[in-house]
Parts: sequence; C-alpha cells; structure tokens
Amino acid sequence: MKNQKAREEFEKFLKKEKHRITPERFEVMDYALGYDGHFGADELYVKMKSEHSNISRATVYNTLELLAQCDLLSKRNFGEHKSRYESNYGRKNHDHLICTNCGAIKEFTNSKIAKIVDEISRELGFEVSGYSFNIFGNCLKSDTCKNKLDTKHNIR
Amino acid sequence: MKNQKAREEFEKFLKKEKHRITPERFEVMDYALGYDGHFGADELYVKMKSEHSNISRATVYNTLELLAQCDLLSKRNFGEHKSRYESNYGRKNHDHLICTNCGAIKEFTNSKIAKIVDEISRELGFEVSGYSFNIFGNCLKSDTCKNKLDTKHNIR
DNA sequence: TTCAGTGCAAAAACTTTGCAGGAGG
DNA sequence: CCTCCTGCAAAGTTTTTGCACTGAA
Repeated sequence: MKNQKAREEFEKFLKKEKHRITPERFEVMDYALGYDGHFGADELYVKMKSEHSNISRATVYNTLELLAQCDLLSKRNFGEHKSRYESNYGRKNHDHLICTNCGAIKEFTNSKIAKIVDEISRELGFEVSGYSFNIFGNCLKSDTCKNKLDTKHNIR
Repeated sequence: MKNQKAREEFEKFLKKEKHRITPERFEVMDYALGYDGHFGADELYVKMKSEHSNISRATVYNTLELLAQCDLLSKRNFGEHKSRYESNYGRKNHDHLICTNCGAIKEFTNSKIAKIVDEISRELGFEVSGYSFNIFGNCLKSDTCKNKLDTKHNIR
C-alpha cells in the first residue's frame, strides 16, 4: 500500500480529532503526498478531476487543511493570492528563498532560526506552534527557473 | 502639510519610476499612513468611501502597491486570504508573532535575523530584497486581544 | 440510526481588468 | 496633445457556504 506510514499517521490524527475515516480523505492524501513540489488547492482539485476522480472541491480544500494540521503537509504563502502546499512526508524542515524576478523557489535550512524562534517565544510569553521564514530577492540565474509565481511580490 | 517628508519621498519615487504625480495617490498615502495598525486594501477603500472620497478601488489597490514598492508601507500576509499593509513611516523594522487562537499580532525585533538573511543569501548567491518572518502560536492572554484574523491558520 | 462528510453549485472575499473619459507632463 | 491614470463595473481567482444525500461509526 502506497504511503502506508502516512496513512497510519493521518488515521491516528483523524481519530484523535474525532473526524471520520473516509476514502476521499486518503485519496486527497495520496495525490498531495505524490505531488512533486508546491501546489495550490485548486490545482490539486483540477488534477484529480482530470484523472477521473469524482472528488469535490470542498473535500479537497477541507482535507488539505486537515493534512496541514497533522503536519503531513506544510501550508505556505509566498505573497501570491493563494496558498501553496508541500509534502512534509519523509522530508526535513526547511525555509524558502523566493526569486521575485523569475519565481524560482529555493530551499534552505539554518539551525539558528529555531533558536531565535525559541528565544522570542520565551521572551514574549508565546506558546509557539510554528513559524514562516521567507527570503525574497533575485536568484541571478533566471534561465534555470521554474515554479513561476504570479505576483508583483513586495510581500514582507 | 501632513506627512510632508513621506510626500517628498513618494514623489521622488514616482518621478524616478516615471509614474505620474496625482492627487489620488497622495490621498491614498495619507489614509494609509494615518491608519492605526494593519489594514487590508479593500478595508482602506471602504473607509475612504465612507468618508466621502470618490476614489476608486483600482486606484487604491494600485497605489498601495506603489507605496509598498517605495517602502513607505509594508505588505504582509499572515495566512489569511488577503494581504495586509502597515505604515513604515517613522517606524523601525520588525517581525510578527501571530496568535492563532485570538488573532492578536505582536511585534518583535531581533538583530540576528538580518545576519541570517545575509548569511544565507551569500551562501546561495541571492540578491536579497527583503524577507518575512512570522511566528505563529498562542499568546496565552486571549482577553486583551484585538486585530482578529479570519483564518484557521496553519500557514508556515 | 445518526450526523459528519460529500458532491455540487452558488456565493463570498479579495483582486484585477476593460473601457471611456480626464488630467499630468 | 499624447498617454497614463482614474472611476466604474464587470470579470477573475481562490476559498467558503448551503443544501440534500450518503455512508462511517
């Protein structure tokens, strides 16, 4: 069975939160975890439809939210007029550099960031559940870029 | 004259970018810089309309973009289905803690962040124009909160 | 059996676009 | 006087909601 461990994790989450175990939810999970790179909710819905699923838009949106809640997906916003999701399954945490010129997205990791998050949360009395750290700029090699964004991009 | 220095800065930017100097642009600037806290583009439009401006939606959206480009405003996204703006005029840079429970937004500054941004950009050959750093969690004092967000909020 | 979840379509929320008229340079 | 900008309304994009039906527990 594909994504067996993810399935178990999702099922555990659904039970804990008293959500029902439905085939549709696992169908969305499989598509989401199988997607290569970042994707929008509607994008995934259209893809599933095009491959003859009879899933509904509402179910896709709802399920992606659940998958993000249980940390199998990350939900991100890079300044576009939509959210992007990406699989966390079998991947390590990372943050993003976004090229505002060509739209390329690069990943990076830096252990100091978690320390800062920790420091600030202690300072301000905050119980942290997560953070987002995006760096915007120009990748200086716009020819090899993919993952185009669709924004003017002065989000900070 | 209100916001005199900001006016001059905006005018300089408009000339440099070969945009026209129009009264509407300064009207939006005045409202934006005078707004207390974060605001959405449509929110500002509605406010201006309610105060008998005859500005158009398109002009508000367009002008806020320009003001963000010339750094008089910051454009932000806290995981909602919209962008928020906030005045930079006479304020120092800061990042945000967002309470996913009550929607409160707290500001913080930490000098290490800029260093990390610098480090990473050098490492990866990126010409940085800006970054966003948001921490999500629970502020543990939901009674004093304002600035409600309208999202389930698992953006990372 | 019960009610959360689903499919569908319509509505909502935010943003962008097309067009005709008006004003900045 | 040439366009860029504006106001207006309409359309576009992404997400949410309402409703009747279905199927998980």
